[in-house]
Order: sequence, then structure tokens, then C-alpha cells
Amino acid sequence: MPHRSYDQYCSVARALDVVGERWALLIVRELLAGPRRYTDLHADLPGVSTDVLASRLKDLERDGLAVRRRLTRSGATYVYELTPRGRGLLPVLAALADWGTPALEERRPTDAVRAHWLAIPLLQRLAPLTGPHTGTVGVQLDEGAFHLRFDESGPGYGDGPAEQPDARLTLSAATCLEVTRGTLALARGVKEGRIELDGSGPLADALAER
Amino acid sequence: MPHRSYDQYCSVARALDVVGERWALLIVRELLAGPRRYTDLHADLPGVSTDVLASRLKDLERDGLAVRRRLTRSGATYVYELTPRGRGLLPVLAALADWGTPALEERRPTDAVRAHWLAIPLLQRLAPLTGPHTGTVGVQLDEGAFHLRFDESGPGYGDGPAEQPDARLTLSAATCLEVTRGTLALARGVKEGRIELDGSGPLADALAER
DNA sequence: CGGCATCCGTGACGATACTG
DNA sequence: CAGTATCGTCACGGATGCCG
Repeated sequence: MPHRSYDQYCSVARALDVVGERWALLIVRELLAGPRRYTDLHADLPGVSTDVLASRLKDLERDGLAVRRRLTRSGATYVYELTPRGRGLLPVLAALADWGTPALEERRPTDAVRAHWLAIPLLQRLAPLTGPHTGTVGVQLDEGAFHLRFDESGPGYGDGPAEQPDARLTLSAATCLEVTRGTLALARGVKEGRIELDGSGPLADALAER
Repeated sequence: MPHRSYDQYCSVARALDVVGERWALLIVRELLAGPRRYTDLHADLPGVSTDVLASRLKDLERDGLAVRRRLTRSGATYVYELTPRGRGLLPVLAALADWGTPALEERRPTDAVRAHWLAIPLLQRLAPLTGPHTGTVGVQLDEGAFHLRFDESGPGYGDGPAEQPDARLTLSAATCLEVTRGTLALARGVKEGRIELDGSGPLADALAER
């Protein structure tokens, strides 16, 4: 929570007291992809100034959303990692992603792009398709790789390729967006050769059906 | 969208470009309760300055989230009303409310209170209970009244009493919060005399069961 | 009187430079 | 590498004034 509060006895205002400031939710979006170093965060958040990033990270720590941890035992480098409370913001980011996806049609030349920024909306789209099946789906784009996790503790995602994916999707970012928007069914994309779907097992089968 | 953008090709960032600025989502929360005049908004949002409120309302209009409409035909007073796009932010506010409710335990002396600020979290709690039943639930607190709508177009809420509620709840704000948090079942509150539940029909029956 | 616009002081933000 | 220090700019909050 910043030192400025809305001073309202309202759960929405309370939430915004903590994560309503500029850059806060985007930092959480980065940390949802896994532990990150300060420099990684600064690299993947073009435009954020170093002092604001440092200040937000302190706020996240103080409010119990993230912890600062040594990367290796007795090493000098630190990583920031979300606590369960911080990971609880995934539904908030998912709702924002759902609402914001229609505004994603035009890609402005000034826009930065990272592969895992597509993880949340794709997770939203695929979650109803997986049903009860659990596992990991690796996604390979030209711009980079990320993976989606479906397990009993709820959905999640991470940056980089998955270690042992139960299914693997290879597609372009544009195709990924079509799937996200619902204008392209996964099965149809596979049939048309625009999506490569690898893997066997119930999770891959469930994806191939839809 | 303010004149400052995150410049990221990401649906979350796009959403925050539009509604990420201070007060924006709280203005939307007010407008979700129904059309509001400028003065009403200013009265129910303690702390917002007049120019920021005017600026945010212009932004909401320009971005297609709200429209400015004459209250009466050929009258001098205007009201601001959400468009469908603006009402589409209810899931975002609901997710924020879910996440923020645990932080609502302590009520600080500086906190402002409005009855309908409890509408979103209560709506979230009651929505799974109503099942397929549609209708309106009037809620009467000491601090004021609001009502919840359950119909095929999705859940919603409004300020003030309902015209013809299918069910009516009378309870204290503290009791309402217990229900919201899930620490008090509706049926148990009724049995203990802390909640008065009036009304007949499937919606009232569905609420009485749980 | 409702609906802003203007002015001003303060604090947040963004860019760059610098340090342990 | 991981921040802190500095500084100019802009956004915010409060008060006041204008205008229908």
C-alpha cells in the first residue's frame, strides 16, 4: 500500500490502495511468470524508471505480496518472488486481460512485446477446454516461449519453455491472438497447419478436440 | 485512455491504459450502481478533486465507457451512464473486490462508507446461490439501501431500494460483511435473527436454503 | 446551484547519473 | 548487478471563481 489511500471502507478501494498505483499490476504480471531479478524486471518493463521499480518492489514486499530471496545459497544476487497472496491477483489480471483483449487489435509501432504477455489471455481461453485434466502446456512463439500450468492448485503460467510438457503448441503470435479472441478454434488452426500441436495424453487430446 | 500509455502489446497493459489511472475504476464502481450526476459522484467519492473528476469523466466518454445524457428531456442537468463496454468492467471490479475483502477487516476512523460499496462483494457471494433463478434482491442496511439483479444478461446492482424486489434482506453492515467473507451462511444468519429475509418465490427460497 | 475551469502547492513520476 | 541520488516535469488535491 502506498502512503496514499482512498480511505474508503470498500473492498475494491482497499485492493486499489495496494495495487492501484502505476506499474504495480504489471510488475505482478511479470512475477506471475516466475521469480525475477531486478534487472530482468527492468528489462521487461520498458519505460519504468529505476526508482519507481525499486519503490514498487518495496511496497510489494511490505504488503506481503512478494519476498526478496537470495537466488543461490550464499550468492549476491536476489530474486523477487510472489507469495500466495500475490499469486491471488491472477484472477484480477485475468479479468483485466479479458476486458483489454478487444483493444489489442492494432499493434502500434511503439509497443513492446514479450511472449509471456500472451500467457494470461491464452490461459483464460484454454482453461475451459482442459476440463479436469492437469498438466503443462508449452507454447512456442517466434518471439519466445512460455508455458501454462493446469493443476489442482489452479491455473498458472511461467516464462520460458516447460521442462516436461504434456502438450506443446507451436504457432505465431498473430495466430495465438486469434485463438485468444475466440475467432480461431484450436482444432481448426491445427487442421489448417497454422498450429502445431504435439504431445499425447489426456491434456493434449482435450486440446485437440476443440 | 489517458495521454500516457504503457506502450505494451499486452491486453492487461491495454486495459490499464484505459482504467489504470487514479479514481478511474472507483468512478466506474459508482456508475455501475446506475446513472449519476457530477455532483453525486463528487459527493460519493470523498477526496477526488473537481478537475480530476471532470477529466476522468471526459476520458470515460472519449473511450466509449460512458455517455453524458440529459437527465430529463430538455433539462439542464446531465447524468453519466455506462455503456455496455463500461459495464463489462464488472468482472474486473468483482475480482478486485474478492482479492480486497480480506483487507477490509479493520475499519479505520478515516474511512468513508456507502451502502452500495458492499454490493459487489455480496453479489459475488450470492451469485452461486441463486442458480438459474432470476430476479432482484433488495438489501437494506442501516447506512442505506441497494439492490442486486440476477438476470440472463448477467449480474448487476443498483443504488437505492428496488422497485419490486423478489427478495428483501435486512441486516447490518457488519453482518453483511460476514456473509460476504463466507464466515456466516445466509440461512444461519436468518435463524439467529441477525438477517431478515422477506419475499416468496424461487429466488427467495434459493437464498433461504443456503 | 450544478458543472466545470483556473490557479497553486505538493507529491508522484520519468530520465539520467552515480555508487556499493 | 542492484539499486540510490538528483532533478525536471507532470499529475494530483484543495480552494476559488465563473457561467449557465
